[in-house]
Amino acid sequence: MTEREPTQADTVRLAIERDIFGGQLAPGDALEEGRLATRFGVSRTPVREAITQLAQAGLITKQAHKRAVVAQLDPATLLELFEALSELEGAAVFLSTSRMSSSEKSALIEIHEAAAENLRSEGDPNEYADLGFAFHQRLVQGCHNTVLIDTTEWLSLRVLPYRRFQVVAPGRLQKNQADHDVIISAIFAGDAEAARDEIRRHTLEQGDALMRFIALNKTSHADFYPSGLIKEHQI
Amino acid sequence: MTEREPTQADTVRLAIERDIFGGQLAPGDALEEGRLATRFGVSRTPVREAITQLAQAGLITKQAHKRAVVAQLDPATLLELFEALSELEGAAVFLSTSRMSSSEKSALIEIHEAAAENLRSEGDPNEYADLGFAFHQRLVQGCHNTVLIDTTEWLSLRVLPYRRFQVVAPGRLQKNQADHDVIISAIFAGDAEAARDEIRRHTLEQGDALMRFIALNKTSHADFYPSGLIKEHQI
DNA sequence: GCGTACCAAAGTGTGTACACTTTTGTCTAT
DNA sequence: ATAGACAAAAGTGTACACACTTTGGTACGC
Repeated sequence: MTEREPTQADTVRLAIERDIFGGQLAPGDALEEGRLATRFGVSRTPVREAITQLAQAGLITKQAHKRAVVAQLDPATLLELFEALSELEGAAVFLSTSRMSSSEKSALIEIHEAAAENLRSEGDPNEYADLGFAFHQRLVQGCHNTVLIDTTEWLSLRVLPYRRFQVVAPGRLQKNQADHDVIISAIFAGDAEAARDEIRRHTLEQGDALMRFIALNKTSHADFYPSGLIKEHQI
Repeated sequence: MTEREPTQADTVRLAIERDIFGGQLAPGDALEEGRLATRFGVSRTPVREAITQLAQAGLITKQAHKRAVVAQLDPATLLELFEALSELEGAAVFLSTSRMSSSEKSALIEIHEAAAENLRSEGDPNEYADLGFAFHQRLVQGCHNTVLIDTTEWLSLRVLPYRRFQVVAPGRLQKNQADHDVIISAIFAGDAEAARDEIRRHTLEQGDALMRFIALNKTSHADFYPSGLIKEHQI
């Protein structure tokens, strides 16, 4: 699905995505075509297309004749997602170890050090989260298999609204950074199997941490929601 | 994307899928909305929706203002697909080894033996291909991780129109069956790592065989196409 | 003869109208 | 008072119309 000139349907889709990731649209919220149409100043047709695409991407769920709803990931599915993601990232990193160019490696280190600096200076944890995301992304992209990259990023996207949670747990950031350190070492040592195992464990652990957190704050779903939570628990 | 009552868009989508898998629509063929609409006796709107969904699924490609085209997998992408697929199946089987119920295991063996019987009696190779597909599917489903299952099946779908190629290479069927045998043994022995490695190698090899075949018949793309080929080379 | 600009035909993107389904609120009977 | 049925409202699915973009071909200039 390549598009050079953004059509209105694309614009709407991107706007909805932003709303979902940004927290304006919480999981479980209903998307009514008519409202969205008037809100974006277009007709229902492009809105419909956008919704179809988002549904296919798994970001929203849709049943015939019923309102589209922002995808709601129950803990079980979330765990499955992280399990699958850890395997995919593991596979990608396994390949990346032997396939990354030196410039790709240095770009990775650059991100890693920026993250370290952010941690040292106690900078914005949201920025740290972004750097962490970029780290994983670069790592995966190093495998040079676009199918594997796209598939992995597709799953990442689905957990993205929840992933920032990791910043809330005290000490997790340091642990995260240490994990990344080990992964980088394995890659530079050329030990593909070790790199695979490390990131697999690392990503699984991220998922576990998130699950534990959710288990502790077991109230209404709205409380799980990223933006609200970050504001509430932010450092 | 769950739908209980099939809407017209769904009907059209399924019909197009069938045409793609069946060979009536070859990779590279253009899908013109108007024609499809009249052909299925509906308006362009549901056709459009179907195309959008198929594009998102990767079965067809679409650019703004241009005609939708049945996805054309060049050899490089095909290789990437098999590489990614082998890793995914490997991950799934790794988990399946410890997670499959005994009834799931016996169902797997049943398929495996039906395939063996088909081979012994020199039955329909298309039926053998179907059994092989079912074998992989059951194997993956044993991991009980719906995300991983869906993702793997999603990729399988994309190579499905090409996968039947394996039947054309002489001796491949026996090799395939032997591979499956080894995989089953590993699973019953509880050796998850071995099972993972075996199916990974097995799926990669399938891809390689396909690539070699394509390299040998390097003519127009139409010649690559399953239905035509099977008819031409079928046993 | 070759390249370029232009024009017509084909095809896609979007707006709008309407039928059909779901949902919600009310009214009746127990 | 509660449960069930019914009707109005809301919302989705589809048809159709039209504008805009792409495409392919033709005529013109060099």
